[in-house]
Amino acid sequence: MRDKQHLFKEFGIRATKQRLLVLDLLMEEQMPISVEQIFLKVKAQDESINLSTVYRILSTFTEKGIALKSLLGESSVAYYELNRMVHKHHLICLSCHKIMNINHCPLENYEKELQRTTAFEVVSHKLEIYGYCPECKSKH
Amino acid sequence: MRDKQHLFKEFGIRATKQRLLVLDLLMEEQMPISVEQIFLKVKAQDESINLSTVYRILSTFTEKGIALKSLLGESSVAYYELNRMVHKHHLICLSCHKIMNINHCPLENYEKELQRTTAFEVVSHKLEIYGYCPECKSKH
DNA sequence: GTTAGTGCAAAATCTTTGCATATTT
DNA sequence: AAATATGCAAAGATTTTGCACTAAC
Repeated sequence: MRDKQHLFKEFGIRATKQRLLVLDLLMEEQMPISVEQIFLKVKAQDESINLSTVYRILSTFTEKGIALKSLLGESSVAYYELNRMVHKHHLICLSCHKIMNINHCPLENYEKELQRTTAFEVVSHKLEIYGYCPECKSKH
Repeated sequence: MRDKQHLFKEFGIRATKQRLLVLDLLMEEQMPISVEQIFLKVKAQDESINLSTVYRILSTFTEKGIALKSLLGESSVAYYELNRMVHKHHLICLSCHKIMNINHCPLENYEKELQRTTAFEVVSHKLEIYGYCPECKSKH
């Protein structure tokens, strides 16, 4: 508990019960999770928490670099995950919408090449791979 | 004009004035464009067109594979572009939000490898690269 | 003439904001 | 005590839908 308090202090934000709940949840989750899901899971721990608080917390976390925001698939709802400072990507199943991690990033060398050939200064990239997970594949 | 009529017929949808306007616009545009921008540009040609019609047309085009939908950056508004059947990606400038095309895709071999190592059947991927374009880079 | 598509208005969904109250420092 | 964060309710923004009317086939 002490270390989380400290983490918040480092980022210059107050250690509230609600922020601790959201942080704990993100630490448990291994995958990006939607705001709705975050809200429901946190609400199970603290009935009184409000959706707008969750939005504000996630937006603060994203600004501070504690969390990462992304938009997966065509769904237009925001997903968040803890910023583990490890560069990774996801495999997303088009059938069951399961998300799997890929730890290796195939783009490191490519970005350097791109930088040379286009004079564009590459800062980051977003890569998601879509397909069918082993279980769904066998159902087809 | 004849060929566009024919295109719509092939897809089993009617060749309406509104669809022709949206298709023409997407053919002119070299980059993904937001629904709002599409609506305004089309409205300049036909004052009476309605935003919901544009949404419906874009959604039909996407279902039929005539257009591609994507969400760029963190912005949560949908962008559309003509499906030119050429696999490509975009460079997006974090400063001026300009979008540039990359024609080469660095992931073809990687996808095959991934398929072997994860048993996930890869269908497609989404890759966008963020950074600073040459003009903005020199301003910093 | 029938079917599909459009315009309009209203609803639905997701996200943000103003303000009084409560909590943290 | 002062500053910050929360809850609630209301508003914003984006997208979708029901329905009567219109255009395409």
